[in-house]
Amino acid sequence: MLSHEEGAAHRDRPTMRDVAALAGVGIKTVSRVVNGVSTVAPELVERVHAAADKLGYRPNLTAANLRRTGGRTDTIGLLLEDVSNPFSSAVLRAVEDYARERNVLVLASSLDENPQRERELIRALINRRVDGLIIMPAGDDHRYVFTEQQAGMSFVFVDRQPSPLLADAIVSDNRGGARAAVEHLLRTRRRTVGYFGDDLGIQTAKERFQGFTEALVDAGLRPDDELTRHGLRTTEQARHAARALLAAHQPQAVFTSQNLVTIGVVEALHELDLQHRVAIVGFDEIPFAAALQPGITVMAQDPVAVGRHAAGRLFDRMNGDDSPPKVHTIPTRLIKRGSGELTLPT
Amino acid sequence: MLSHEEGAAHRDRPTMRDVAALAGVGIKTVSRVVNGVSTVAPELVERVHAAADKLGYRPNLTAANLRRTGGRTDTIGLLLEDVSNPFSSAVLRAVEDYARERNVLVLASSLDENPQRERELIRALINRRVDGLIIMPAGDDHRYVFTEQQAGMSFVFVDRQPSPLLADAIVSDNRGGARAAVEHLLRTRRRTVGYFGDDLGIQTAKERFQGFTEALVDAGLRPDDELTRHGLRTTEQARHAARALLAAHQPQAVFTSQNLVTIGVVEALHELDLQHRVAIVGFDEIPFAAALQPGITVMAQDPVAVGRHAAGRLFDRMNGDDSPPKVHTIPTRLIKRGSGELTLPT
DNA sequence: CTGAAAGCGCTTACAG
DNA sequence: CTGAAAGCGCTTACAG
Repeated sequence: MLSHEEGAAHRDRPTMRDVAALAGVGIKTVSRVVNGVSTVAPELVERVHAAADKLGYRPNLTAANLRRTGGRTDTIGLLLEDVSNPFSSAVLRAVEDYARERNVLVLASSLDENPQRERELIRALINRRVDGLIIMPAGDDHRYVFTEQQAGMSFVFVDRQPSPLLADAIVSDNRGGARAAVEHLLRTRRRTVGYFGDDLGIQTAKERFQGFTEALVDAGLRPDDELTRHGLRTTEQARHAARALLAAHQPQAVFTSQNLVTIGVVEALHELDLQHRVAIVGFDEIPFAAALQPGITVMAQDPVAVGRHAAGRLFDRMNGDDSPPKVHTIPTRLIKRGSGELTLPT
Repeated sequence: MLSHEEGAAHRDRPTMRDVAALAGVGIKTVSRVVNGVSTVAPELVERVHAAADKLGYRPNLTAANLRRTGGRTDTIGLLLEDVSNPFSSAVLRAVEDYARERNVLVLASSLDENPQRERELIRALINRRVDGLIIMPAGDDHRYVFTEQQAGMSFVFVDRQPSPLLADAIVSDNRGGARAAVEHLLRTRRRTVGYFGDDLGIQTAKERFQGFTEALVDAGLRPDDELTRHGLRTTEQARHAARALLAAHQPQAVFTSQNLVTIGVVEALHELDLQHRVAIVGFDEIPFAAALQPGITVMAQDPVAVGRHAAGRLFDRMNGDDSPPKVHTIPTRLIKRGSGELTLPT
């Protein structure tokens, strides 16, 4: 057995050469057996398998790919907002399932809305020669995509699109969904609608606020700055903002632009015992929405569809599809559970 | 520029040779610059950087590691029950954060309690030469660990331990936590306690049921088969089981052994309007527990601590620590929110 | 300070 | 059907 350094990560791991020596064949015959090439004499196949088992041989995929034509690593990169966020982790799971059927593994990382981290991680993934990248982007500058595409890297964006459109993007219908959610709220003849949302610098937050505004304008209303809070990033921030706003001005209804914000605002409504008076529809599904009283009406996204479509596009691109980049919009779905259908006290 | 096959994943990507040629230096000088070795003339450093930028050069980390002493890939594998489950994804996030500080990326996959998938994925990860593996195991047969450890692979188990103990394990205090949870329930002088839990074949479910039983026995009670349901894997299964059981026999209190089960049982309690009569404590934290009425008392695990400790042990092992494997138990914490402290109607 | 040669573990291209 | 030589993109070990 070839001897490496002491304490090395893979010290003394047997190589094809070791297997070949023990089986009494050439290294190329071991290679054929390992790769399942059929033109090897059955007796040699047997001997190679015996030797490999005895030594605990494991083929080194990274070495194989170095010379192999096309040079795939059978690994893709997936950059998410936060792998522990329900939306992100559902996307991850869908991508993983699609990739696994094709014997591809997923390197997943969290960006936390940090553009610098986006660049560092993309570089780290490219240096490891992943076969493709799916990105829920934190930054706005995606010029690097162009250079890397030239070098053969495939990209697909999820949740937000790069601008200008340099790569495929799979996004939720943020504007249309938000608009439909607010239209739904207005159907109960409520006229004052509060808004709690994430940082407007985030593309999805901006689109959802646009949809919110459009629905109000269509109804002859307009957003009231006193009933509007942007920049909410956590449940706690949302809860505090909602407590303050609800105590000062009491809107008849509330629209929230993402899951963590919805949770915080709902908590505040319960703390102030307003949950049966102030209607609410949240964008994005939240856990436990049905167990609350009233149940929380949401405009649900479909993260599994987002992930599956993204993986599908990425694998198409990896397999040579070079049609112009397109944006694929995944519809959202209103789930009525009570909080958005409260009847106005007369 | 070296020319590869058409349609290759990394077609025409420039190599060190290309950079060296353009900069008019030897390949080794490029290597020195790329790796930040300081003994290079400033002028050459400049020329190499200029050439690399112009060509869009990206060092190939997998090729570098092939020859590099120790041969690390700066990648670890993490096998979880399901990356989209809140507990698993919190562990993933903690591992990711620990790894990132050390410039290591994480290959994450879901096992879905499938032992065959565990073996396949471990093989796939070893073939990619990850530097170490963190495993939330699905199977019970971990003999492969021994062979692979001999070959230099580092292992750490999370959530469940291998048996016999071949590798470090970071686990929650399942038995003690469950026991304390039930003791807490019994403090309100309730005497009949139902149990809803996962498949008893799962180590953690078994330990939690043990803790449940111990608490009852200590109080001079014993588990009642009619009030006990095992094998619940999803929220829906738990909800249906709870509806049926609560309609037939009405226990004064209920203990649930994991988060999805807790959610289903709580939903059933609300549907039957029993949430203020039947006390409940769930093992593992659930989202929104505070917004419900009553709030849901839980025995919370600490997935972030589990992940952080696991990553810490793994990196110690990867750095040569060869002390005997140990089990590290992470304490659980009772969070009182109302459902576990209901006073008995007199 | 710099670079030519050998090698990492495998596959390709080729000859027998 | 089988294997020796060359090469993948880098680093190591060495000589200048």
